[in-house]
Amino acid sequence: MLARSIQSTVMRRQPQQTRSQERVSHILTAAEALFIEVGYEQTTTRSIAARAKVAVGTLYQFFPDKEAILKALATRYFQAEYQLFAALHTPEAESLSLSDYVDRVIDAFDHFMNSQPGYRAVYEQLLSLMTYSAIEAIDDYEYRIVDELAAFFARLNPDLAGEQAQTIALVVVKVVGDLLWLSASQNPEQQRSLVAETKVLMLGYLGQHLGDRMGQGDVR
Amino acid sequence: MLARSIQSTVMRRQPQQTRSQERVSHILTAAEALFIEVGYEQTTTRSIAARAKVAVGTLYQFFPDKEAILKALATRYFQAEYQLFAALHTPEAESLSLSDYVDRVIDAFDHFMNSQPGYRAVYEQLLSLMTYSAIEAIDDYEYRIVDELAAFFARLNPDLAGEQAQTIALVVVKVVGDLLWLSASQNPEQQRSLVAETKVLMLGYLGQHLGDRMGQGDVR
Amino acid sequence: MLARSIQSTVMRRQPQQTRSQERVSHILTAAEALFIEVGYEQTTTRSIAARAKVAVGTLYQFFPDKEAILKALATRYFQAEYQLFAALHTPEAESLSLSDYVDRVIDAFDHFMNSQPGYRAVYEQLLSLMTYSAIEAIDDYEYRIVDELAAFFARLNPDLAGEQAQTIALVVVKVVGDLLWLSASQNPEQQRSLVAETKVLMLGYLGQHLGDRMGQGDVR
Amino acid sequence: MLARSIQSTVMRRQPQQTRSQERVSHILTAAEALFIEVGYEQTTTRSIAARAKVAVGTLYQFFPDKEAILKALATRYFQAEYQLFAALHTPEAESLSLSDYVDRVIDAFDHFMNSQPGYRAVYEQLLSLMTYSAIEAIDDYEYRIVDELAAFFARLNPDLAGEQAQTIALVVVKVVGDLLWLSASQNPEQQRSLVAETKVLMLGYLGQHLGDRMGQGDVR
DNA sequence: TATGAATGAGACTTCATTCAT
DNA sequence: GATGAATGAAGTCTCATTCAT
Repeated sequence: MLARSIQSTVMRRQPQQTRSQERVSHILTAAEALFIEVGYEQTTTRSIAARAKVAVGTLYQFFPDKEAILKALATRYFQAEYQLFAALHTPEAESLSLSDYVDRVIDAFDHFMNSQPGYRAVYEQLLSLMTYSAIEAIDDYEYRIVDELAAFFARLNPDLAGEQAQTIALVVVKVVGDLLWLSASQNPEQQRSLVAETKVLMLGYLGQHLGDRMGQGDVR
Repeated sequence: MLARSIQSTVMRRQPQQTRSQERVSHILTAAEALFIEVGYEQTTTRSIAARAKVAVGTLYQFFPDKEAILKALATRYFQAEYQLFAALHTPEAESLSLSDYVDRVIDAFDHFMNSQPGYRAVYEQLLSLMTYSAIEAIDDYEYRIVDELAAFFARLNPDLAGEQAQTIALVVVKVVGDLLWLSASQNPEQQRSLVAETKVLMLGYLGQHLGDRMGQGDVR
Repeated sequence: MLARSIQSTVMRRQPQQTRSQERVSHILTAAEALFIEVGYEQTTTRSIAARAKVAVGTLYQFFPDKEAILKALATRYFQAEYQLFAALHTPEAESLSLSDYVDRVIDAFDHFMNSQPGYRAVYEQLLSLMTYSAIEAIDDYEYRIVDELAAFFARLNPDLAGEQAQTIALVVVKVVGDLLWLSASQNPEQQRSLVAETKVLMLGYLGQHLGDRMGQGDVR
Repeated sequence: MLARSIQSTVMRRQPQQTRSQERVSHILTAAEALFIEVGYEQTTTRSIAARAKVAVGTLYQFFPDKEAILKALATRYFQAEYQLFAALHTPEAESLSLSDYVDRVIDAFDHFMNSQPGYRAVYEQLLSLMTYSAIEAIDDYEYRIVDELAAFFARLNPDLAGEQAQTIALVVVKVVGDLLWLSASQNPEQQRSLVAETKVLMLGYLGQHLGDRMGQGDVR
């Protein structure tokens, strides 16, 4: 508290990361690495604390229990994923050709997947720890992506009934997620093939549902 | 013969007598139920034994450790899955129309998924316990499905290079598996929609790769 | 039972070892080997039964529990040891020179120790399982050796009070036993040195207590 | 410094603080008592913890496993024994009469044996848990005693070849150890007799090897 | 009488969490 | 707020012993 008031007096701007925020960040980073390396169950709170160079007690000052760390990581991923999704689905995106749209989206998520290696480890652990509805309770980014994607599709093809757009969006999100996750564990060549096939798959599927409704922007 | 090879890999003692075979079956059933309900890690060997109405010691007479139970279940699923696959890919299947082929395969696997509720829980746990190559070591049914499906596609369209057929087969196996798994956890109506969409997805994808090479039986 | 009556009818002599006696013997031999190899606690009743080529249940028909096997082995050793002792302490032994007496006794027990490798493993386990008095209860061969040796010494030197002869005999039994046991685990050369030193030690000790009271039979 | 080397070999965590050192001491004392009372194998880690009034977890914070507790106790004994030995074999000891030397040494070790009742229980268990060379690895105090005693003898009687002095020293260490251990379990009168006989035995033995090479201080 | 599958108490050890310093 | 020693419930697995066949 004293430190704080000194800072606010002396420093011009409150640092973005206060000491505590840094600590939390260190803990999450340490946990992420360990969850990937040895799995959630095999990761001990001690080992997280040790890797984050804090005492276990400190860890428990920020997180009520081990599961909370998992949830916090999940939220971090979901947010990032949603932000990526949102950035790709601005109004302008609607004027892209289907082929360009698919290219952009899949390349972007392919990159995301490879830069967030802990995503799946965390997501899968979350699934086995709690029901799907409990996961929604944590945060609803996942749902928002499906919802907004459904709306995006419905705008392109108004014939799609609400329900149907939802299902299509769910299929797209699931399939792209799974294939990119699969590709992330392959050798570079196989990875490229899988990403290419994912595009073929999506192009065919969305072609059937959206037809030539998308803009002819810059067809390949 | 198949049963024998499972046991020699995974089990401690061959259940020679009917009584014992029943016990093993009870143990596996109990384990399956618990893995689904609370997850593999949360399931204790005591609870499996209790549910199977045997003593823990009995359980350990058949399985060297907890992981072996998981492997035995996995083998059971993989075998069943392979047998289903093989039954659907007899030479006669090649003369079906693409639409009929997709219908049959997806309906069959949809039914399989719903009748084997533990499949995914087991498979996912297996993935987090061991490397993919270690899973192959348990048995290679998974690989065989991808390989034989690739060969099936290559017979229909000889233009598909070996590598490409493999990738396509992998995509099909993965995507169908994931979507049907997803559908299994939905309400009946959503389930039907998802299964229908899965067919649309596959029809579009295989249509691109196989064209009209399949029999013209009763094209839609 | 049928087999028995046939035998008694057909065979001239009842075989020294009936089927059961052979089984007991096999079990004891198996147990002895395992106690030496891995120790008493590490030896399981199953492993004993397996090595003896009988079922565990059969083992329990002859021995009420694991400890009883240990006791039976101990009795076997103690008897053999006592018989060796007795054979060396006939009336004629009293007319040997001290040097010859010591030579004979130590060489004989040295040979015994090397031919009964399980003796100590069993004896030491016995000590840690029960009190010394409980061991006496099992059998009193050990005591008889000390007692008879004391009497032997007292006959040679009547000046030795009863108590003192007992103590001397105890010292001799203990020291010879321990040094020969130690020598048994050494390389051949060290073994010879230790046996030689044991003789020097005993010769000096008994010389002090028995003086030249022993016969001059065939001095070296 | 000595204490440190024990711990770094055997213990998990250095007890930094007085509080912790006391805890370790309590644990060792509790273990010692139980090893004597019921034997090493029969002693459970829970019972040690309970007797030491700590939680099992605390015990495992200092010792990686049950065996480590045994080793720590052994090291404690070996150190104390070596220190006693060293204190008795200063240069001045060489000028004592043989009789005085034997008196001092045996009285000192007799006292040691009675004040360290767990010594043998621990030592014997150690022997059955590991090879002799593995015990050396724990610490080499035992060997040092034999070596230094051999050197002591060789200084008094340079005629003793290196090998022979070693064997004599080994015999002395073994025999004195065994007889005093035996005496420790006898009633007071028998105990006195055994100690007296041990002196007679050693005096006779060393007289033969060292003759009158020792100082004539106050020969009996 | 022989068998060996079944039993289940109990051993060792781990680790999420607390709380005195 | 930070620390990390202490806690003890709970997990996996073993093995002496029993008893139905």
